[in-house]
Amino acid sequence: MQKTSYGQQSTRRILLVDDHSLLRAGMRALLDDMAGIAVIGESGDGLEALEFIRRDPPDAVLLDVSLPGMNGLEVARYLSQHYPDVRILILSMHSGAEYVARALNAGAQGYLLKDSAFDELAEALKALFAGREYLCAAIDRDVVERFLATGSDAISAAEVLTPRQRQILQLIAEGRGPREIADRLNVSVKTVEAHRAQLMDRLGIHNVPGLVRFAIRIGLVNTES
Amino acid sequence: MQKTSYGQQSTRRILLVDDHSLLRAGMRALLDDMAGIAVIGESGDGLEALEFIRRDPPDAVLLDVSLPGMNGLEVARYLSQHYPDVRILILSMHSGAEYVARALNAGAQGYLLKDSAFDELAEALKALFAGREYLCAAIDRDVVERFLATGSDAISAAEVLTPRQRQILQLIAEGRGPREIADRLNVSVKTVEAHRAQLMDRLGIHNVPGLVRFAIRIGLVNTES
DNA sequence: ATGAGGTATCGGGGATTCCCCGATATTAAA
DNA sequence: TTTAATATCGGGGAATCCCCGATACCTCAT
Repeated sequence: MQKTSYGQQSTRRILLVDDHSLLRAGMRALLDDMAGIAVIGESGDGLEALEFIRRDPPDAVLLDVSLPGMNGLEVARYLSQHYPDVRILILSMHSGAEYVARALNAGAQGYLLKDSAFDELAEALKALFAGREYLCAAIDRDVVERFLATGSDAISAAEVLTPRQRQILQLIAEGRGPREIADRLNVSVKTVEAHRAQLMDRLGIHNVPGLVRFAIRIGLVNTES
Repeated sequence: MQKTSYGQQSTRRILLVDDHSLLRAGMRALLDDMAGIAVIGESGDGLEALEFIRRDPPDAVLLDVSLPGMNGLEVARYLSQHYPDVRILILSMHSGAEYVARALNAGAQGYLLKDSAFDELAEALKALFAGREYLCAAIDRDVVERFLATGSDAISAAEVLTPRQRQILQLIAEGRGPREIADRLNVSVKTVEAHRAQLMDRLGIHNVPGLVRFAIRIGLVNTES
């Protein structure tokens, strides 16, 4: 750290990056009412945001994940590489551990959900400017830790699962019940249930429909099948 | 329900419905700065929104499409049926003609994209209160007209279901159990099970994962949700 | 080599859900 | 007015979900 003086400071300069102009306007209205915060610009596009930062580096960037051209995670990766002093607060709709882990891996210091409480936004900014990380309260840190530990990076959200667990997951998503799965794999129903419980823990998903949606997302099954 | 009298009026009372609390806060901040507009409430849930409206009908509802429990289009359908004086402004991320057509069919008078310009929000509200329709500038009216004329067919797979059945299906696909669904709809668990059984018969799908895949296919829920 | 940790295999047991049966009230259609 | 469809419930048994704990194996590091 060099001049990273995160002590008390006049005003923190923030850049808004989100592809929804209305949402940007809303966030700007919120932040403008916050003491010690100044929104110095906004962008609806990742590349444009990078240009802006090159011209005039802000203290923090409020970054949406889904952006046209260059998505938020790529932007974060670039920033943490070339502008390590710029704090990165990710704004996402997804609470899944794999998303959070990916964001942190990309260099974000904070992760907020779009349906976080307003107070959390202020909280997150305060934490970031104090040099701390901030994860939205609705997120299970332990599960995220496990994702980070295994170094899951790309699409490999499913990489954290063992082959056996993936197999069970697929069978569940295909609509097979525990009885049928047990017979097919020549194991006890109890074993199948144990696998299901373990992979649920690991993914942070605790109901069958959630598993099905996850399995579809990672391409383990499709909606026809 | 009183007269429509969309002439000159003191303040227009608006209800915000969106499942992202931060976005609601932002929109509220924006609308609060608008002359003649008062946000009288917000909700992150379709059913909750309906309750609110029953207690205290607003002049307009700013409605997100994707909502947990009961999605925005169903809410719009209900409102246009039972509260025709309540103006409906849809807020969506999708600019596709089929989405717009569906919204208009459901009874919306306005359709805004989340990346619309801020001015369009004011414009849309003004139009609605003047009794006119408003479509976001980025939308091709002609294409939408064509969809409306031909009576789009892609959705017809779900048309075989009753509104109640679609609602139950959505809740199931979101991962809510019978107990939770029953509580939310103020009916018996047995009723929920009956609906599930009936819609399963009708679709020829006899397991929950299959229902989830179907719900995703017809766009009732998505893999993130 | 010994112990720690992850994986795969089971069981008990209670709460919940699933899935069959039937019943009633209301409404829409024939 | 009969018929059909819809929405609402209940009984009851089978299957499941979900918590607990246990054992065996394998790897890896101390």
